[in-house]
Amino acid sequence: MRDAEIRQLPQLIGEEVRIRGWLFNKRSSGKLQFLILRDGTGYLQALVFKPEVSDQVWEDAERLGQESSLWVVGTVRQDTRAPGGVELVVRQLGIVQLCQDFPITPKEHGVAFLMDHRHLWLRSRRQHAILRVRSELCFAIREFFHSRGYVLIDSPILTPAACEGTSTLFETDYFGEKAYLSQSGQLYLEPAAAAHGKVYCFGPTFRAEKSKTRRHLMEFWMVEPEVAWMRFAELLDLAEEFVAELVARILDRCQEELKRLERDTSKLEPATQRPYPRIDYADAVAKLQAKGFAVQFGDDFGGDEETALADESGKPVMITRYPAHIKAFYMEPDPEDPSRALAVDMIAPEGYGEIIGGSERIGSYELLEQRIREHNLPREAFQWYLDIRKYGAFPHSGFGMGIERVVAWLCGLEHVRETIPYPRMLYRLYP
RNA sequence: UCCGCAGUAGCUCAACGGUAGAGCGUCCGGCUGUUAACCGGAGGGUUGGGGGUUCGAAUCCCUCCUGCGGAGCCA
Repeated sequence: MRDAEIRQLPQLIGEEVRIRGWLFNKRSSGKLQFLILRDGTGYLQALVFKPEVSDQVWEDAERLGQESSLWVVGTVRQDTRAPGGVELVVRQLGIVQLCQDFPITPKEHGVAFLMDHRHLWLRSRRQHAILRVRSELCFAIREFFHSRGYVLIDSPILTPAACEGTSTLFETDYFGEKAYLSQSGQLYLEPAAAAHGKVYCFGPTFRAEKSKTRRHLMEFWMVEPEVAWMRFAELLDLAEEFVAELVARILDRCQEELKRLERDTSKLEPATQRPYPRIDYADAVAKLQAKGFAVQFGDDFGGDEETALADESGKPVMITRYPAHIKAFYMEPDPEDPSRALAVDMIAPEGYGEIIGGSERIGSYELLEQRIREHNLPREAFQWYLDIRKYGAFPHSGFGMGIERVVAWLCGLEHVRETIPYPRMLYRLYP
């Protein structure tokens, strides 16, 4: 007799094994009890047949409430009537803890109730599948960069000043000084690019904006590559190659999860094929105006406008060369038109919005200094950042990708709150 | 911050001015192949808080609280 994980059982037909897990559901029919167990690797129908077990085992099985923790010993058997085609014929059963009144029953629940019980909600099939996709995506991201020679540079979470000077930051006390939770690792990555060439950071970021939409969290994860000597055109290629490979990877490795989430994967297939449409900001404005949107040249796009632009091809769309004044202070001006920035946003299809924002960075000390002044940023706080243009300035580019929006897109979710184990939302900090 | 919508049994909802109900969960009973099993029975409520209108309020009005959706901003 050996311990086994549920996912291994199709390879263990006829063997006697012990499975440890939790009671997911139970059905009974006279002298038969069907215990549905979960152990994190899968779901198993365990059959308890009264004539073949001791009275103790039978009674213990009867007492089990939903989510009781237990172990069972029995023989693995193939049976077409069992979900998954494999079941366990129970011989012995041990209760580890008898659970009563588990709040999340196999029926439907409201969002507020589920969010209050997020720590228990994680056990449900759907949440389990989503977080597996997230895990696979994060691994694929690290593999993508690592295999291409990028060095992982962890940027700080506690920072002395605003990175971009725009978003509202969470403020905290740092031994009598003010400190802020990082809203981006990018500025800290640029010096590291001068040290290592190709670098990336991957960690949590924080925005204190009182945003209340299905695309926003107060705490979210962002991966940000930064590459020395990379120009804008190459940055577009990198972003495209990155997303195409990630989508292909998830389609390949998360088939079971996407099926459980009832994701129509045919809608993701186009994104594995390069190139993606690239639309100049000016053309995007014209397209939107032709569709009846009230945008003017110089405006930033709202959610509806983004959706309209991305829905044409079924692929992510890259909008390029935004007006400089609606973009961050550190973005390199377009040499053909300095009023525009060498900036790109990648918009995911199906209304999932902006998943990537990136740019070539300003190389000139004087220009950067001027931009810091124009944005009313505290110059002293940015001296270290200016130093990068003083001691061996170099062209470089990078982008940031929001993990939760990508997971929401890949899984076909209504809201990003399900894509992170413990979402931090406006007015919700529990559990 | 602004604009909508909603708070009724543990959960999801119905009743919309006249005795507060159902399904699920729970408990008890039945069933040798169930698939969110099924069948029978039982228990379960100051209708989010406060105030008002009315003979009478879950229902209409005011207010506060909580949640949800959207906008702005962004990933």
